[in-house]
Amino acid sequence: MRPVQESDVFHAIAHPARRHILLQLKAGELAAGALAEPFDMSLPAISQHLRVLEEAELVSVRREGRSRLYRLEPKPLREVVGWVDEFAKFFDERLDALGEYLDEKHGKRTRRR
Amino acid sequence: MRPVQESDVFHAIAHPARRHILLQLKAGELAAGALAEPFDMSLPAISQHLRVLEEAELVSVRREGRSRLYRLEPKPLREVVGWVDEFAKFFDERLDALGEYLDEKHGKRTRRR
DNA sequence: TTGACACTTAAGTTTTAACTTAATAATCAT
DNA sequence: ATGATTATTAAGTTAAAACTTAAGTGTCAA
Repeated sequence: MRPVQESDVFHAIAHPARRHILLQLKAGELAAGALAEPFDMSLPAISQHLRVLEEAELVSVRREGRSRLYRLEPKPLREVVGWVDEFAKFFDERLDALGEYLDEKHGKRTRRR
Repeated sequence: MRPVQESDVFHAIAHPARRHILLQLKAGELAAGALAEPFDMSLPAISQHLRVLEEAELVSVRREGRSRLYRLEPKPLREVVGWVDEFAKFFDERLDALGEYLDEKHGKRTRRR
């Protein structure tokens, strides 16, 4: 099918590092360096992840001295919410039966009374 | 960071074809062939996408004659819901101001009164 | 104006993903 | 048994993603 485009929100949140960055930004604006700290990854790598997030418009940046402060832009996440919401009724309807089915399938045998 | 593993739900829903397959399965069980039809893609390609969805436990399969019927398994989508819900409060708090900011940024100038 | 700081951009490598065609497997109908 | 149907698995190609190190760009402080 069509190639996954860079600006795709679903693609942007597919990577755990990028998801973690977004979580960090819940606390407020943060500099690139601060965002990079929890990761065992080079600064350029983080910079590139930030670029992906920026292109997906999940973050915005502003300069502050020599730092760049990143800010969370939650709007595009609505697309994700909208998509998963399509499945909302299935969470209610089938989930209990489903739970048992999956347990069975994976050999976590259900205690019989 | 750690490589994106195959079983990751976020990775599974990152591809538009896979998202579309899941939507198709909302209607009920469907054979691989039926699922493949809307796509301009070879059958093996779809089969591989189905494998990714299966590994993420977003679908289950059963044989029915020579068909394989795929069924939606919504459970793992809870992880996605859980994650985006972390940002719920930002949708309420900042979204109006944000909307204007983004419009400005992209030159969709706001009508001034 | 020089040097340290906080980054980004460039360039190149390695890994993973996404396809293709060809071959194989299971089921069914004759 | 043979052949058609429905699909998967194998094998190989191409493209995209995720990193690395090295070089470059502003900003600040002395």
